[in-house]
Amino acid sequence: MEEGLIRRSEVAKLAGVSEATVSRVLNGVGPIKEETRDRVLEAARQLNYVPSALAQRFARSRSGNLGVILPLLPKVNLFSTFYFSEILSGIGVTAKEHGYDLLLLFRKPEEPRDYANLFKSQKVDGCIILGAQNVPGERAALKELQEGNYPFCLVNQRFDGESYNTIDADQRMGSHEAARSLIRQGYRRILFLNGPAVYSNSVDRLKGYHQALEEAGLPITPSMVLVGNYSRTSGYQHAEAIAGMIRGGLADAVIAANDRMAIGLLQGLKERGLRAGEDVAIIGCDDSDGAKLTDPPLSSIVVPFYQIGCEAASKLLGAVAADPQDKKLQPVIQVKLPVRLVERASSSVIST
Amino acid sequence: MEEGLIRRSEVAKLAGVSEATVSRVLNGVGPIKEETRDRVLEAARQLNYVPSALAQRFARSRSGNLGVILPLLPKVNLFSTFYFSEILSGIGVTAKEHGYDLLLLFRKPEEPRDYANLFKSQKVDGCIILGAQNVPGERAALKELQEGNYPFCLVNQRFDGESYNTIDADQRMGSHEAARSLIRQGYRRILFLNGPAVYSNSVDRLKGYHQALEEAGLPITPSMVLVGNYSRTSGYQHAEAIAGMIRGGLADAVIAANDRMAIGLLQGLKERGLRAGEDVAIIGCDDSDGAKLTDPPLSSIVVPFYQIGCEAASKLLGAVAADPQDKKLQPVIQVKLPVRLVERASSSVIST
DNA sequence: TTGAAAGCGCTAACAC
DNA sequence: GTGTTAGCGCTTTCAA
Repeated sequence: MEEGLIRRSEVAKLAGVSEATVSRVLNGVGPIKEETRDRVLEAARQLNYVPSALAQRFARSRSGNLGVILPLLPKVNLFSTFYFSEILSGIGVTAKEHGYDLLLLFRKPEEPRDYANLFKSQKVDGCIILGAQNVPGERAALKELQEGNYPFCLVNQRFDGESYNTIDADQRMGSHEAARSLIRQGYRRILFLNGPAVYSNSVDRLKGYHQALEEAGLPITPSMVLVGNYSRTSGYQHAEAIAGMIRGGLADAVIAANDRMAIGLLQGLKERGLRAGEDVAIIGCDDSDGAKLTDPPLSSIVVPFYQIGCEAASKLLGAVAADPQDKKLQPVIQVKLPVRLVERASSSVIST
Repeated sequence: MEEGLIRRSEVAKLAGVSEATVSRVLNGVGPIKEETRDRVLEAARQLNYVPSALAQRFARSRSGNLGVILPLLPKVNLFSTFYFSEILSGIGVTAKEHGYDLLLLFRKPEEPRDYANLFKSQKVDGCIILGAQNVPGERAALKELQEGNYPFCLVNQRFDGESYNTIDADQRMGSHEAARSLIRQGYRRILFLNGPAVYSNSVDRLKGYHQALEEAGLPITPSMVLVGNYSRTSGYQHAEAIAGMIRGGLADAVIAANDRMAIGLLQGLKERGLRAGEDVAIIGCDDSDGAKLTDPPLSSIVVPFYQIGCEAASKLLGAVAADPQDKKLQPVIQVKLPVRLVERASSSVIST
């Protein structure tokens, strides 16, 4: 009961078989006589034997780990904490179902993106990349992964012209829907408060907005698109200019590319005497916890983060399990999960 | 430049030395002639060699992983997502500084707590346990860790009578402070909306509350302490009874054991025409993101989650690094980090 | 159906 | 200072 570490040899001895047989029984491979199997299992149970995953993985040359790379962010996250925990839970549950462990890899902003080293050092068998940006360093790192034929999957970020596995939300659909809803309600001067263009999500959201305005025959001027950095503060800072536009009759609604900016904006406008849902319509994106707490509650785009995590892990681990020689033949996976608008008082007279 | 996997033997060959020497150079152990070292490093660089962490760890019998065990929770988390990401970031940064990788281990509520197996299978060298509960299964699992002499650290949970490493916030201090502040402002009938007693935090918070009331000579009756489950819904559900007490002159303030319940309560009371900060004072705990968003903003106890994560990881990894024979002599670490009250409009006339 | 034995890639005595 | 060698605990041919 209380041994230091039980090795397989002891199990073999107790069961009166060879180590190889113990291995077969425990891994369920090859033909085994019923009685032998029982004897081995009983011996293992009796000795309270737990195989060394370290040795197994070494012998198999597989780490058994699914890596999740994510930027380490200071207080003002790119991610809402909501995003973070939802997506991670999805990945975690799915990895576990596939028998993989989750290796969390924080990357400091100033650190190089040496993703390929994770594979070379055999720390992971596949990896999911969160928060990737369209910048040279990132593109080079991803290219290296692809050339090394290392399985990876991007989440919420695509790269035009590259065929990387990607699980994304249909952001374009989201802001299209948001804009259409506003237009349907009679709003005509709809601003768009976007995030940095290094995130393809920002680009996609803008497209949906453009499309909806065009379809409605509404004019779009450069001054209608503002850019923040996805933080609450940046939404707050835009309040002054936007308040001016509202008062000047140049704006009657704002779609923000995430909830954090929307919430900051909403607060900033409130301080200037402008109330969301009355003086101006506001719609955010993410449907984070905070959206339900603001006054008035914030309309938002519901993004299935948990499901995105599940999809990313499951698709990736499917590819990892494939035979090495098949790897190059793996189809590229590019998923866009649907989103939906949830309307609350910030963008309509119907309170929620 | 583009090899499959480069092994150390190739580096040795190219540098014209033995594998052992390569090892010494790369690990910086033993005396090495300057010139040899340069040759080895150059060869490694040229071949783009990255050692196999898998093999290293196997050879050293050390996984190089710090495990973080956390309950996998459905929508209504025990943890706020805020808690989750703050603490995890703290752990992650610290682990990285110590050269450890982070293994995230989600535990489904119905699964057994076989923490010791993580060590037996050599998946981790130490582990941090989040969301531990004072229930028999947990106590048994922890006892087994202790008896096996496996390094672990609890976060935000202590067990009376056991000397486990624990990093906690001083919850008692927090609710003591909250109650004192209310009393100072003239509140006299202060309710306490607590969470389940399986969390020592709940017990500690209650103590601080009791202490403050006693010090002020205020009576405490059983009806003044209510119990929820830390979810927003449970706070909301208590609103009806609490509204009755407020109207009946039996209550004029409520301290909730976390922000989620406080926010639910605040909403429930609002629907019944009772406004926090005017008809009743409310103070939460955690100072989560949501606290700043409610109307009125919620007073709360600031808990240094990030720092808790850092402390837990750093203390634990210190113990892990210790010589095996010293392990039993390691002092037990029990840290209680201070918290502080931040007062907002929900508990005072001074708006924030 | 089972056993023997050759690794997996690296570390760490020990010898020179 | 550097090379030789025996493992680390398990998987997996190959024979029997």
